[in-house]
Amino acid sequence: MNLLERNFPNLKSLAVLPLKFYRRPSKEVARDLLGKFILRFIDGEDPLLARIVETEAYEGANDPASHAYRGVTDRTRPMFEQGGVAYVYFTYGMHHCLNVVTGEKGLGEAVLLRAAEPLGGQEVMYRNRGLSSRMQPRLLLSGPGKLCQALDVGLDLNFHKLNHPPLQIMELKKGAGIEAILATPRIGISKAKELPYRFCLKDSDCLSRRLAPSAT
DNA sequence: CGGAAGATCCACT
DNA sequence: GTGGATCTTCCGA
Repeated sequence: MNLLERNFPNLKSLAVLPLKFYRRPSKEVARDLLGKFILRFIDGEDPLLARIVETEAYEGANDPASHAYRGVTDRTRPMFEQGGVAYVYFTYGMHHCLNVVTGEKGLGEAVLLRAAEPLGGQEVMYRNRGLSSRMQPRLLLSGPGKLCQALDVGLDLNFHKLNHPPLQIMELKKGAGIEAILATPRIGISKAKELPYRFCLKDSDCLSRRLAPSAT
């Protein structure tokens, strides 16, 4: 029995999300990705599994906060693919961020995966993050840069279709209860700050930032 | 071709 | 809460 099976015995009850799931507006996909599962395969390691707890929607030409706002460039080309592929970018000179492209080809919409809860392969995540395994598991994936570091997501996964290895997003075969979802403003941007395009699982303690106390 | 900003994270006060 | 690390991207001149 490997780490994954020990920590998440229900793996067999997971099914790959069909690409059709992503071919909708980013705001809908961002909300619906909460509670879904990231499954990451790395050669020679146990599979990594995490549950998505925080996302942000970015639109195309109409969203000044979106990388796609200025149109197609070398960096943003993946965003303009048909929904269902990964858009990975490098930022602040040291971090990667993982997005899921949504909508139809040419729109430039995507959803940023901001935080997740580790469910399997934590040993590998601790190692990738350079953290002692005595540290809190919540430190592993609670931010878009941390998530990529822990899951070893880099530019090699740019354009990767998310319905097959080595990186795929899964759902429960038989819909289990989903926790309360909260919409709040996006983080770390200066434009269109007021739009509630960030979605969180309300009761998660693995978010990149605490929710306001008023959000009860 | 220069410069500023950036969908971040960490250490420090 | 603030500032530094670090470097790519994009815009304006």
